[in-house]
Amino acid sequence: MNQLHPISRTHTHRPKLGVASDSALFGCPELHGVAMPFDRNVEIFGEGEPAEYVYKVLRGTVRTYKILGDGRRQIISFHLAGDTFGLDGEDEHSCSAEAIADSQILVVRRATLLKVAERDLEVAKSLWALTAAELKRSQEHGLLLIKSAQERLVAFLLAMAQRLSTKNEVDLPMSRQDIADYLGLTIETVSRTFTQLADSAIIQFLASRHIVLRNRALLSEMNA
Amino acid sequence: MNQLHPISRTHTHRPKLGVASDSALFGCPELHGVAMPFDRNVEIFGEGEPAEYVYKVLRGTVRTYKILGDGRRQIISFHLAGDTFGLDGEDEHSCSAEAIADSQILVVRRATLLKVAERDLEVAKSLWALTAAELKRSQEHGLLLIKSAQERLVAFLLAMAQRLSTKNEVDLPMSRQDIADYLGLTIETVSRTFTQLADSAIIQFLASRHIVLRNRALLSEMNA
DNA sequence: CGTCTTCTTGAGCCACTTCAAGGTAAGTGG
DNA sequence: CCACTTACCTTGAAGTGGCTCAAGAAGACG
Repeated sequence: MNQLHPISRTHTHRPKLGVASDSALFGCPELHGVAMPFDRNVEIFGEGEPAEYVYKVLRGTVRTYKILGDGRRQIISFHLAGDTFGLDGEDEHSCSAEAIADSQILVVRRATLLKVAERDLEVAKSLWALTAAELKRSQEHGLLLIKSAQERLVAFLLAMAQRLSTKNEVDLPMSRQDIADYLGLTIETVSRTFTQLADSAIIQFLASRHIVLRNRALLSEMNA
Repeated sequence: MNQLHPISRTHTHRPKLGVASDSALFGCPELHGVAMPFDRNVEIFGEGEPAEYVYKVLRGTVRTYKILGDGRRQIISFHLAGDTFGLDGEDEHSCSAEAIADSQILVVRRATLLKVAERDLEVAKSLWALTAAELKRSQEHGLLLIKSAQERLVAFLLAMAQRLSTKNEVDLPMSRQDIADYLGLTIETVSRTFTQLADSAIIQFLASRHIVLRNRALLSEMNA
């Protein structure tokens, strides 16, 4: 945990529209973060805790979420390799974060970051840009939640395919329950809708989490 | 439109949690914005347009929204007197904005703001803080959309009451259709749910948009 | 091989939508 | 001031998409 970790860019698959560049942040040698391992289902931070660090996924996947009074869970977003997270909330986190799979996370002290940002304009811009990108993502997530189950799942599949694959093949890192909690559906509806798409030969299952997009044009059309 | 306009704070009713202070932005004499009138239902900016200005509501109300391919409209947020908007998207707007009622809007060139932010740390911080506040709001809006119709409407009522009234009385500036598009419901469901709440003596109608919160404790409880 | 987790499938139900009609309020011109 | 128009809101009846409850299948792992 005290070991310095060079920033690997080999695993970063950002969408073309993912404007926010964080190179000024984590690329700055002065901001030597520390790479930490987090096992599957281990909490990285909790809602309401002081926001002491900013994080970047080096390997693995992270979910950020909120829990409602009656126990329902809403997943805010999935963070893949290359993604930055932890910029929610000014001084305390507005959501919780957990590793979905065994992950390697780069950790940087927020206070250090802010100090550097006061001198370095590029760092300040990056911090703002990352927050703005997250806002855009959040608004698009909101749009998802007014669509039908099928539309939600199609949009989800296309987004995931764009983020973590160049081919028409996706290897989802998250469970059906995670997908359900992200899309505001039940696990049963997610499963059934997947089956429907497979029956229509629009997608094909190599394994329950390993999916081939057989008709991407049609999928995109369904995503209108 | 060329007339300088002093910033009125008398009409600003921000919630206690509305952290982002914009005094550094619009309070700065150097950033003399221009007050412009916008009539009801007039567009202020459209999705995809270059984000040339940043706006602040002096009087009236504004809705920001997105339109889906099939015509469905999702309202992203309502901006009341004192609220800032237009910070969506880096260089082009990710949503459209319209005045809900006849409004007075303070308009500041984004480029000017960015230039000042390069020298003035407080302005830079304010810009970031406003974006962060909008992110938080957007995430909470996402939470709304997984709840039941009654829960959504209750949450909406409480939020509006907190934002634009000190008493247990709210005068909603928006139509039922606006509320429906904000909450992801149909106008009929919104109307029926309002009627149910009134029948349960939890709220009372003085006029269709003028509502008394008769049992705020119960409302808060329903909002868990 | 057995156990635990994850995923799928079925049957019935319910909250919300859809479609349709009527009521209410505000504005406009005569 | 009143008839007419238009926008907004409410209510009813029927339909349905997704949820709930329940059971079993398919993987993952020791």
